[in-house]
Amino acid sequence: MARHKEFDRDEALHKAMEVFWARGYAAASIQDLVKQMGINRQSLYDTFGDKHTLYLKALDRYGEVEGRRIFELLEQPGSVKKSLRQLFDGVVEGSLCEGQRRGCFMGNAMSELAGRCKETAAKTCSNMAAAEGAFYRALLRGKKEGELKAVRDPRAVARFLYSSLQGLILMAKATQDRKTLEDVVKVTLSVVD
Amino acid sequence: MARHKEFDRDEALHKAMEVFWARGYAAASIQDLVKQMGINRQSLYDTFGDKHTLYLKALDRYGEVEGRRIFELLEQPGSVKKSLRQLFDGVVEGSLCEGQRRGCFMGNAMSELAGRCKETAAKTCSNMAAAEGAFYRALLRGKKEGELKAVRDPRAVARFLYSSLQGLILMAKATQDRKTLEDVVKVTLSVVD
DNA sequence: GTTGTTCTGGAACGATTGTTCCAGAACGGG
DNA sequence: CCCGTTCTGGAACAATCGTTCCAGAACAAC
Repeated sequence: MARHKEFDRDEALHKAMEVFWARGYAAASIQDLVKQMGINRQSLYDTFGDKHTLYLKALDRYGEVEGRRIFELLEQPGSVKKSLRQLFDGVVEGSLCEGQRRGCFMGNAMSELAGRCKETAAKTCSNMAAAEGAFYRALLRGKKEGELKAVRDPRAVARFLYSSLQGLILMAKATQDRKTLEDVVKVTLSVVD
Repeated sequence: MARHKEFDRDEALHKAMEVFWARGYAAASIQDLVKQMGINRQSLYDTFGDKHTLYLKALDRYGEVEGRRIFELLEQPGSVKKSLRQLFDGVVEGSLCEGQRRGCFMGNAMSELAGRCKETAAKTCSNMAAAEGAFYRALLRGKKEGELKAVRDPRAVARFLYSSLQGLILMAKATQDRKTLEDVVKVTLSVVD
């Protein structure tokens, strides 16, 4: 006895994610969101709640998508070093060609809101833990397979890798100089050499 | 034949810096600025121009203050390792006690605006170069004095240190777990060991 | 004291903010 | 068909946004 939804909820949320990702929380207006999501203003409020709630849902969505990407990249069989190299090189490459450098939505959220908004802090923190976990498992596998014998404290190195990745992504927002970014990657990866 | 300024220009700019630092560009309103700076609305516009111009001036100001701090810390005679340890430990310590974690204004500016605003990109980039230079000179000194014989490419390591510092500061916004942050510092500094 | 400049507080500007209300069209199940 | 739900576009809301205008007070040089 009810009418069906005309729009795809997931697709709309994905669009919202891209808006918040590119513009941040404060600079993204409901107007922008309505236009980019391609749905009605009222539908937005009915389906996703207010702006802040929508933002948190978009952040969740990003965590799932990006988490899966990192997971798959690090879980692929073969050299762990090669996987890490792939991950970091991808950031350098991406930030050089991408027209509007959006960085990492999680990193952006930490920078803009995590200091003042507990929910954002919690979400970014748990995403950090998830990524750290992926790094950790990859390092353990590398140790077991004899590739990373030099790694003494895999938990610490995993945390370091996440922090370095965020630092690199941040730098890539300011500079487009390839050599600078490659230098950072080179030294970072030397830790697992 | 003119009336003197009633307020201290530098002091007002310093206050503006703190507002933008804590809240970011978009979330800081002129209202906030007027109140915190303790000057009149009109005086703000007459003295500093519009919001965007004021933001860039505040960013410059931060660059000077923070640049001098890092410069002095790294230029002090004695062990370079100890100076680096001091710098990174200071971040960990600071982010644990500081009530409202503001992070680094430069990092915040990169995250929020550098991808879309050329002036912000230029300013954050040149600040990055300055900090990188301070790291570079310290590393060179360490090599000359025999403390850092293992450092092969000081330019690359300097860039790495800046990126790592930003990554650490970013993580400190999301988590308050001391062990996590100390792990990052430990592995980071192992590069210059 | 007069004159000229610049300060100050407050009102006012139009635009945009996030959010809600409304009327009607579109659809599914009885 | 009809009833009930939910879609849609647009108007409307009060609040706040960045910015400008204005009238008068405060001061410096003459």
